Formats: sequence, structure tokens, C-alpha cells
Amino acid sequence: MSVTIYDVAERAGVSTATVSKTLSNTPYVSEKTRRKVLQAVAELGYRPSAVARSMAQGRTHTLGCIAPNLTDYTFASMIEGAHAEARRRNYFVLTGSAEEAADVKPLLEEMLARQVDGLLVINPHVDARSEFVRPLVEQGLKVVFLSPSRRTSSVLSVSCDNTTGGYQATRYLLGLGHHRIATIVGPGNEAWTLERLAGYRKALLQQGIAFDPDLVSRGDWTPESGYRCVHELLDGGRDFTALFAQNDKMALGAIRALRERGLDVPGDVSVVGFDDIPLARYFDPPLTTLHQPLQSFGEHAARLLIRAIGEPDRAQESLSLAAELVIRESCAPPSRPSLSRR
Amino acid sequence: MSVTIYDVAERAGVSTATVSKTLSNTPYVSEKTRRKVLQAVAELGYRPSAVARSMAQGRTHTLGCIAPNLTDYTFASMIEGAHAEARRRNYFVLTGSAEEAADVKPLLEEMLARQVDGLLVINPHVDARSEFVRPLVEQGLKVVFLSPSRRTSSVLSVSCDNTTGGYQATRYLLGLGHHRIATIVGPGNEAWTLERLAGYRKALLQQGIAFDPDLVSRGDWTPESGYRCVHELLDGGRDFTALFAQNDKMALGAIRALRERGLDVPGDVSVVGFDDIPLARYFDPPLTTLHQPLQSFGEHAARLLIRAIGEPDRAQESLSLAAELVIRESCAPPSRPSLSRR
DNA sequence: ACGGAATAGTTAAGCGCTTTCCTATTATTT
DNA sequence: AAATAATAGGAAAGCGCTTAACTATTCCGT
Repeated sequence: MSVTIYDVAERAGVSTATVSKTLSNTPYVSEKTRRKVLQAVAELGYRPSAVARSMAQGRTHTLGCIAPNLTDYTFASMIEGAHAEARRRNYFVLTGSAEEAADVKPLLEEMLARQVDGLLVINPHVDARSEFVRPLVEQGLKVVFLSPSRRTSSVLSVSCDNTTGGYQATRYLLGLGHHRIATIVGPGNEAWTLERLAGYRKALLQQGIAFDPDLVSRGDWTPESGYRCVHELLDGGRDFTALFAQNDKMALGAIRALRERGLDVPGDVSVVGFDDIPLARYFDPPLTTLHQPLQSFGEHAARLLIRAIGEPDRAQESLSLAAELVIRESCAPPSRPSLSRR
Repeated sequence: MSVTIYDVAERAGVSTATVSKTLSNTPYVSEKTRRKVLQAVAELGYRPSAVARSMAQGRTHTLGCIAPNLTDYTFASMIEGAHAEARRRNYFVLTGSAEEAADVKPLLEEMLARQVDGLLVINPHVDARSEFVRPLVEQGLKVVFLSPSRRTSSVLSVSCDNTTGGYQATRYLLGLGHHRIATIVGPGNEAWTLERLAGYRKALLQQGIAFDPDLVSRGDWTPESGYRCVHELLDGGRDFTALFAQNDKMALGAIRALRERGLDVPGDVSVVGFDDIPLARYFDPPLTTLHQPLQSFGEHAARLLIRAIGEPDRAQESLSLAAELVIRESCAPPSRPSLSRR
């Protein structure tokens, strides 16, 4: 049906080995032969089968990528970065989403069945100690995590310094004069949540302000949850003049809730988000937030992974890129004295 | 290195053919043998190689999907839907992005080299008449387009009825009493733009209002462009009491620009968007927009494609799902008489 | 009890490449 | 001019599955 390497070999009057060598730029093919082969390739419209090549080489030039979903801007950006870098290096990325922890295993199985050469993991349900991943790593599969994780020498990871990010956000609010700073966090077991919260606590501590668990409200990254959290905080009588939402979507939901309660942003409550999604600058008010180079995460991750595949014995390294505070208009100095100051 | 079908066959004391048949549920394998095989599989942790299977069967159980990018919510949703449906049917989706028309060809080539069984196309630069796609379709490759396209019997497509969507948006504004309705459109050569604009014109016409090209401003789907368009419209002295932005992101940019010019939404200008992205209900004001079942598009597309692959001779069909107007708070009756009414 | 179906399992030929040996030719050195 | 090295090209053995074709066994009905 389709044209194979045999057709090309025949047409060029050489063996399939020579065709293969020509196409893979192996030395020791004369210029004359090379030309003949190339011409036959062009004439027949030959396109080597990646499947057959994978079969013969035992490498698929494919990276598996697993994320909770494909629609969240942060995941999508990292994936896009990984795709771009992979393609530049002649790899492809096979993406799959697994929202629930239980979906991870079957997805992983299928990716392995497809013989991916390495794995990119954005999923919070999976880390280096996970029961699924550990045996694979031990068997030599290269994995890079696109989430904060303890640096270990056996595993690669690329991520933003979330702790410093959380610290910067809080520090900024503190600098503006706020003392009662509420925070809306993500699901409790996710590294992103934990690190950003740690940064928040660190900034507070440094300023001599006691950490108040009542000022922490748990969301799930959705705007709905941000909205709900603010109402809960307010219904619970919590007093605060600033709010650090661990992502922009929750920040937006929070702003709406604040308005509904008659609170002006930033007049009555300052808000800072995290991620700097493209719409954040068009929010009302434009959102002050922490910009993460998401696309770069993906690019670096793919680069590191591909290198690890090529040089299996190289020491694994982890990368941590900085988040950058983008100041817009959602923050202001506190206008009313906070209760904590009496 | 990894365990193959030979290892399983040996362990179970049968031939590889029997193992293969057992695993693919071919009839005529005794219960006893089946059990032996399954046990050997379990004991060895055997995982069939999808690559070898593809090689032998000539089918990869992989769908190629090409979109302009992976981060736009609309594309990502369709892709996610396609992924989900594909996995349910034992397929995988290999995604690639090509923003520029020139990037499409190499991407397509690579996907074909990877022997995708079918193609999902979300890219506006590619349609059924495209020079890249036509020969492939003629060679029997199954393709489904996830964009509006003329129904032809040789090609599948799934999309929203964009014309009716544009019509509904405009109709709604007209019903509120608006007569001077500006519109911000997408790039001129994209089917989405064209259809939504056609719907807009149809609604106007039906109401006996002449189409005024001066009220049409061209954006590129980004919030920045929506922002710019409004300023241009206003700088050009265009008078309008309502605005139909062809997507939510441009609508958000437009709202910001309107505010900057001292215009209240919906007090002075009503705005309607298109897409109903998750954040739209949290915009200020919550955006009235057309909801598209994006995920469903992707699911249907994958389903149709897989069916077409399985039954190559079946007549191709196209699906058009309806967009639904979601009324929120960004529209109101006009408060000032529009110039056109003198 | 016998012939033909139905059932169970095996053999072996691919699928389209890559790659390791080999052999043959040409260039270089002494 | 002979020995050696460098360069060119080919033969053939896989890679790990599937599947057509075939053989062997069991089960019927008559």
C-alpha cells in the first residue's frame, strides 16, 4: 500500500541498508549514491515509518506526559512548552489526562505499553515516591516531574520556586501595611499548595506575625471555590484587609464574593493571585499576581528528559525557576485599622 | 530487557499465537489454556508492546490532532474531549500545535510518519480543500474537521452552528432595543469569524437594519485585540450602544477599554461574547455569551473518526451542535437614543 | 462406528525498518 | 609494489507482535 524502504532501494538500485544509512546521515555513503537515494525518495514520496523505526531501534522518540487535565491554563502552557521543545529535538509528546488519582495507573500503563522513552509528570497525585513510579524509575525509565518536589538525585524535576513565590506575595502585602492577611489555598496534599503556604507563613513569621489557621481557607483552584472561600471567611467573622489566593482563578472568584459583600478591591481588601494567566491583566481591577514562566518549565522539562534518555548515566538535576511579582491594581495600603492592631 | 510474548508463551507452555489469541479474546481458546496464559502474564508482568502490535497490524490506534495552540481554552477543551472519547475506545491522541499556516505541513508530515490512523483538525489554516489534506483523504486517510465547513460527503466535520450563534447574539441585543450594534470579529479568513459575522448580518437584515462595515472591527481573538478594537471604534467616532465580540477574551478586553472611555457596561454599552469560558461568569459584569459544548465537539469528532476508520466505506456525516445563549449581566436596554434613530 | 463439524492449538511468514558483520574497492604509507 | 587503512556498499538477522494456513483433537448426528 504505502511506499517502503524496499521500493526506494530498488528504484535507486541499492540495498535497503544503504537507503537507511543515507537517511540517517551515517558516514561512508558516497555523494553519488546519496543523491540517487534522495532522488528515489523524492520521486516516490517515501516517508519512513516511525513505527518500524521504533520497532527496530527500541526507541519511540516519544515522551509521555500526564497532567490532571488539558484545559487548565497552567498545565496547558507547560504541555505546550514541552511539545515545542520536544519537536525541536525530534520527539513527540503523547499527552494524557488523569484528574483522579485512580485514573493515573491505567493511563501510565497505556503509555508504557506505547513504549514512551520518558515521562513528564505534571500530576499532583504522582511523585517520585509513588508506588507506580518508583519501580519504573528503578527499571531505568526516565521521569521528570513538573511540580515542586524534594530534590533527590534519582529524579529530575522542573518547577517554580513556589515557596519564594508565596513569600513574595505575602511580603508585598505586608510591605503595604497589611497585618491581617487571609489566604485561599489549593487542595491540601498538593505540593503547590504546601509550598505557597510555607512561603506565606515564612513572610508572616519574619514580620513577627503569628500564623492564624482561621485565615486559611481551602479551595480547589476553581473560581467557584475562591468565591465560596471568601463567603465562608466572612461568614465566619474573619477580619482581614488583604487576601492571597494561590491562583488567579480563585482570586477572581474571591473578588466577586468580596464585591457582593460590599467590599471594594483594593479599597477594603487587597488581593494578590498566582500564575499570571493572560486574562489577569484584564480583570477588574487588573490583578497583582506572581508570574510563572510556565512555557519554560515545559521546555526545560522536555530538554532535561531528552538529555537523560540520551545519557542515562548522567547525574539527574533539578531546576527551579523564579516566579516574579507583577504589580497591577488589586492592592493598596489598608484603609481601615485591622482588628489585630486594636 | 523487557518481557515479550515469547517469555509468556514459554512460561505458559503454549505458542505465541495462543498467547496473542488469548489476549485479543479470539474465540477457540479453552478456558484452561486461557487461565494458564493469563497467569503467566500476571506473573511476568507482561505488557504487550503497542509498537510491535502496530507494526504487525498496520494500525497504530492513534489519532493525530492538530490545533493552532494548546493553551486556548476552546481548543484545549475540544482536545480534552477527543482524548477522553479516544481512550474509551482504546485509542490515543497525538497532539501537535501549529500556529502559523507554514507550520502545518511539517507537523502533518510527522504525524503521518507516525502512522496515525486518522486526523482531527482544529486548525483554521487547514480545510478539506487544502493542498495538504486533499491528497491524503484521497489516499484513504480519515479526517474530521473541528470547525465549521461546508458539508461535503467526502469529509467529516463537527462544530457548532456558528451562524445561528452569531444570529442569536445579535437577535438578543436587537430584542433589547439596540440598533447600533458594533462587532469585534476574528481573523478574516477563519470560518468561525465568517459564520459568526454572517449570523450577525442576518439578524440585522431581518430587523431591516443596514449592515454598516464601519461597525465591524477586526481582532485576533486575544483580549488585547478586543481592547484595541474598542479604542479604534471610539476614536473613529463610531456610535454604538451594544457590542458583539466574537469570543469572550476579546469581550473582556473590550469591556476594559469601554470603562477607560468612561462607558459603563451594560449601562452605556451592552456586551455579548462567545464561547462561555469558565471565567466568563466571574467577569465584571458577568458576561452574557454563547455557550458551546466544546468538550462534546471533541468527543463526537473522535467517535466519528474512529467509526470512519473502522468502516471506511460508510458515508461521511457532519454534525452541527447548537450554541446556547447564556444570559448574565453584561446587557441591558439602551439608555441613550442612538444616533441612527436621530 | 464413521464422516464431517466444531474446537483447540501450532507453525511460520510477515510488518518496515536498523544494524552488525562482511566483502570489495580505493587511497595511503613504507 | 606490497601491506595497511580508509571508504563504500550489501546480506541478513532481528525488533515483538498478528494472522493465515494447517494439523490435531473432540463432539455430533445418523
